[in-house]
Amino acid sequence: MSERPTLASVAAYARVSRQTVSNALNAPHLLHPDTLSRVQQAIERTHYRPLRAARSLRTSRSQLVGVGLQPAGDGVNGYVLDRFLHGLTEAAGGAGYHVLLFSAAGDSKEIEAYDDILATQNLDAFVLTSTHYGDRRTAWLAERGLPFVSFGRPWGTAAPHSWVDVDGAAGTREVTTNLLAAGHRRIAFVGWPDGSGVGDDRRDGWESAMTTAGLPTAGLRLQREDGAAGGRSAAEELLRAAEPPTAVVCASDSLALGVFDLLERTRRPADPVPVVGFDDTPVADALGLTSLAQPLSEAASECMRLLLDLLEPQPDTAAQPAHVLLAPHLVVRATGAGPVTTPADPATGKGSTSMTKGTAQ
Amino acid sequence: MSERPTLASVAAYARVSRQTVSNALNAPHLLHPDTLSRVQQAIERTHYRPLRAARSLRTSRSQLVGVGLQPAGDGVNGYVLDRFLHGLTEAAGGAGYHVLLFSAAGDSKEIEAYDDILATQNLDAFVLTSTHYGDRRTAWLAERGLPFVSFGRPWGTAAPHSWVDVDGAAGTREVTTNLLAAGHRRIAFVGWPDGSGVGDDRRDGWESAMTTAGLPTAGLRLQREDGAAGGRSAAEELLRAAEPPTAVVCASDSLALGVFDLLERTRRPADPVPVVGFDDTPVADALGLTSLAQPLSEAASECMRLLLDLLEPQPDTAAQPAHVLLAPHLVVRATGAGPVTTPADPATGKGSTSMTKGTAQ
DNA sequence: CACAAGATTTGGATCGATCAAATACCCCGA
DNA sequence: TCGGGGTATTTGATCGATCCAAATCTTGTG
Repeated sequence: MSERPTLASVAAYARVSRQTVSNALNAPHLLHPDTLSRVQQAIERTHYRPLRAARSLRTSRSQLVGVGLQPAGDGVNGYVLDRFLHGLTEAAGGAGYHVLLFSAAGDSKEIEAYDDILATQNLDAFVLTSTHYGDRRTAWLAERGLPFVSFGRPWGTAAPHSWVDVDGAAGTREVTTNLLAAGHRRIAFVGWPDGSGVGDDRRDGWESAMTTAGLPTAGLRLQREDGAAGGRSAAEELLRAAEPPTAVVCASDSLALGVFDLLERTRRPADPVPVVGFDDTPVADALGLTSLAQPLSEAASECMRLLLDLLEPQPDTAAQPAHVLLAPHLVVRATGAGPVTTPADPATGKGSTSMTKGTAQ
Repeated sequence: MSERPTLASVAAYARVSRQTVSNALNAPHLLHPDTLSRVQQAIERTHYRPLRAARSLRTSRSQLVGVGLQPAGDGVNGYVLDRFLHGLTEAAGGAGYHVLLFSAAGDSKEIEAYDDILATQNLDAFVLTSTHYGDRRTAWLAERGLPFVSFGRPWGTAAPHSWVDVDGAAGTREVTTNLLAAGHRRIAFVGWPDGSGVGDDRRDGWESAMTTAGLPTAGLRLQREDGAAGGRSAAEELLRAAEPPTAVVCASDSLALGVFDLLERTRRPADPVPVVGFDDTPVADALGLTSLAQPLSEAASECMRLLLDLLEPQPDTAAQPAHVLLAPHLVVRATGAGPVTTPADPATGKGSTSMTKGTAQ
């Protein structure tokens, strides 16, 4: 029935020129108040919305943010990224942007994908995930002056770009400190093999809490590939020790699950060993594992905020690359760590600032 | 340094008109072979790629497919949809399309989002997920003649649109049949409350296998809200029966986890009760639960295929709405169902056509 | 009352592609 | 030689917005 309204049709309706309508939307301060309200009314009545494609053609901006997806994301890490993606979609929507997906397996493929997509689309910016040592994407984007923000620190390189990340070390330090306060002394850490950035970071938090408390870490730190199998194998090794640990902090929920599972099958149920995971995945929820949750929607909105700083610099805001480091929060469940379960001494660990109970998010 | 090549610049380079270059890309059969190859060479040399925004402005097609995301997707169901999304992104990329995300909580919000996005973007089509009884989205889209495909059947309404779905009943029927062949007689089903389409479908498969085998289902069918807690409570109830079941089929991995967990804590480990979940989530993998996996990347490519039938109808293909129903496949793990674990009689259940071992996908 | 400075508004060109119609070219039969 | 019927290629208009420069209207001032 009714044709899509255009700038011209609205202009005719309001008895002004196209440019005036355009200004009503993009530079209202240029219009006389009376004209402005008349045009706004016309826009309202006709339900006019500018067509992105046309605007994009002229301005070479698209209000689109590109995000590369790993095609076969591994289950657990995939969970975190997918939740982040949901948050990002929402945050972008709030700012008038949309998320454009493309798939890319591995750095070089992702760079090819950037190249490909930039050749045909006017993407305004990119959001990177899963940064790692030797990441080539950031340099590539930076060289070309393309705006981007990464969810994940630039491990290794001191790249001067904006990023948002979650402070894994702070999380493990906090939970370890809680356990210490609850009387635990032999607290193990089951993490990934060295060199993974994220994993090293999470391990550091545990280590610093232990050494700060003047406790030894020798023999308490195990490294396994991610997965329940790794966790079980680590737990076996821990049990073989002369004095097994009384609590275990893990770099992931999968490891935590494995550790928990094996301990539970082996130990007498009388003296539960708190096991703490990371990422608060559905696995943790289902099994009632305590876990450190990343504030993913917050991370996503921070990413979007930093992007907007780059894309639409405000006069008062410095358009410098900025960094945001968010603290994870502890989700305490049945197999609790911290104030809930105590090994012997019921000294209540003082509640941490960012602690929630029950199902996260 | 170098400006982006345009149709005009390539045309100048190849000493032909713009239109000829355009034809080389969109209607090569119109060109003289010599001209064609000359133009193609020019395109190659200049790395020319047509700008989507410009093309879109003229043709009002964008090569974009819209997908609405539930902002706070619940963990497990979220897993399935996210994997589907990854697959869709990849499938779309293969066909020269991209996925555009927008967030929408609930049907009416999603419809608003359609309206909003269509007012400003030239989306070519939508892909819907999580269809359910009383879904208002399909009718809305159909009324407006917008091309779309849903991942999920139109429950309740016999809407004449294209869809792709996974045959849950076939999956539970198959696994139940396997268990029967392995000698089980009392096979329970733990599902969701009636009325959820997907859940009813999964239950039907179990039920039909049981009644086909002439076995009673009374007292063997339990309904619980999704989640491990529901599973545990169901398992408790099952154990209270005079003759507890020897195997349990569940509507989801969360339920299966709960059932498995409680059974394992309660029963003597000598006579394991096979527990089967659905969706093959990381939970199942981590715990070694047998589960029915949805072929999500296949579902995604089928969606894309149906979309392409709608968007770029081939002369030989009828552009009728089409339906695709894919069979899930059984991923057998330690707590196996079917041929692996037998209750007493080692009658080997004949291998199902679509059975894989170990970690899926 | 004329005139410059500033505030508003306008018309035309433009972004980069495709559409539609016009033109150039070619072979063949009347 | 002229015209018909293809085939091959080019020209000009157009999609719907913004950019730019110029036109018009206000207002204050000498």
